[in-house]
Amino acid sequence: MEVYKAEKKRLYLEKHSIAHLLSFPIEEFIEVHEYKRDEWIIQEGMRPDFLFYVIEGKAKIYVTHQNGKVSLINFINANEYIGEMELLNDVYYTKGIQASTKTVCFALPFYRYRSQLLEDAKFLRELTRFLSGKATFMAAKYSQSLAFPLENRLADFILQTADEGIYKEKHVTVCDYLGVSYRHLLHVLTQFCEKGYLQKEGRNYQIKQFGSLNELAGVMKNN
Amino acid sequence: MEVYKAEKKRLYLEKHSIAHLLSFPIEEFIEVHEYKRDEWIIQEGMRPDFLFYVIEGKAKIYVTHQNGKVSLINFINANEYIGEMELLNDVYYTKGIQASTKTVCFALPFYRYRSQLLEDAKFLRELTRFLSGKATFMAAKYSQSLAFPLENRLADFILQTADEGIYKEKHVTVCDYLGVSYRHLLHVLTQFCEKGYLQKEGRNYQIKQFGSLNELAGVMKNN
DNA sequence: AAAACAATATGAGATATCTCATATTTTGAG
DNA sequence: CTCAAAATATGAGATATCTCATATTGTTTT
Repeated sequence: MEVYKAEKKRLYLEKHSIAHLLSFPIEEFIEVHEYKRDEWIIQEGMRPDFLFYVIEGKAKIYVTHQNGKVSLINFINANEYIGEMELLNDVYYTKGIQASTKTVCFALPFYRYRSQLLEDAKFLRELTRFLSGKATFMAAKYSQSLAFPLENRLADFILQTADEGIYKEKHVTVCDYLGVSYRHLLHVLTQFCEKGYLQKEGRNYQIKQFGSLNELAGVMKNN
Repeated sequence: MEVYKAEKKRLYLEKHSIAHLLSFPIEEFIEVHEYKRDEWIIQEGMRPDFLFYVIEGKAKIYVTHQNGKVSLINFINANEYIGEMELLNDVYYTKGIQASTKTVCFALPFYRYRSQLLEDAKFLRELTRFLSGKATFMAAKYSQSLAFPLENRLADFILQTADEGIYKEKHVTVCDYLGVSYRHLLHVLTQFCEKGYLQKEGRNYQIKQFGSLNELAGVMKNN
């Protein structure tokens, strides 16, 4: 983890103003942190000392169960918060947060800003929107995971993560995210290939039938 | 649905003050609604016109999937909000909310109070805590549903809902909540009886081995 | 009280998903 | 460049869970 100083810090603060997120100045005690790919931003079970706001990069929220299974609960992208649960709740089991690409965040020390933040309507309104989105998203994922087999959830995931028609996520990560075994994921991917939805190209998969995948993903959406 | 008027309304407002939830008076336009058991407080897909705050009773959040499966996403209890998602988000798929007992709530009309509420730090702080709890709870349920078989989740549910050692939830409701088929639920309940954890008594089940159930439920908890 | 409906029950076969074993390939650290 | 660790692959048998069919009982509605 690297803490940006002086000029480098000033540059980031200037370029990525967060004035619209709060109504008081935070320049004085804010820090700018950079985490490398795979580095842990927060260790599971350890309360953080900062409220983070992600400027660039992407991170993953992990929780480890007693039976050894690991769940990738969700991804965190730019313009999202990390550590907001700990800011709000004195008692909370802290999940692990791992950078999945180089990630730069603003870090506001709790000890300095906590009470001010909790009084600031502008900040709270933003946070409230963020949390409502998070709760809604988790509820959707939850009910979908129970109501649909992997086939549908994987189709959705492929469409969401594919870049220019090429799907190339790591199987291991996807297993944790969709909550299925490695074996089963491979099995369904093979089926998709056999049905002609995908075509394997080395490590990647090329989407051949958007329509079919869309249909599989579509049945999960209401509205 | 019944709207309390005059004296009856005054009584409720007096007895269940919500002054600690906001910093401005709402007596003038607030309504007090009573819903009967099984009545729909909000219809799925239809935006509500009120922010509700539950005073007494219990309700259920339902969503219907295209494949016909119904998920009982969560229960709502006294001192919780209903309609907060719609207050915050202009675009949101509204879930169905059904009273599972007689339920009384305060109803704040959006058109009257929305902007005031969104400016009020006290209200927002409370809502933020509520939402963070909701998001955390859904995340936990989600990851547990993927990481553990019904056996564990059912043990947890039985312990949480049993009253004086007697479990008597409706199977149909539990299926929707735990996301399993009726058949499978019965199957696992039968196993619990065979193993001596429970003992069937007519429609109810008496808990015989708290220890065993606790163990099954316990492996899902971190912290 | 009869009819219609919701909830409980149980059997049996199908399918989704898991575990374990083992082999090959790729990647990162020294 | 080498070795160990991580990621990919594949087979085969086990288990969790589902679907469908059908019966019984309890609860509303007429």
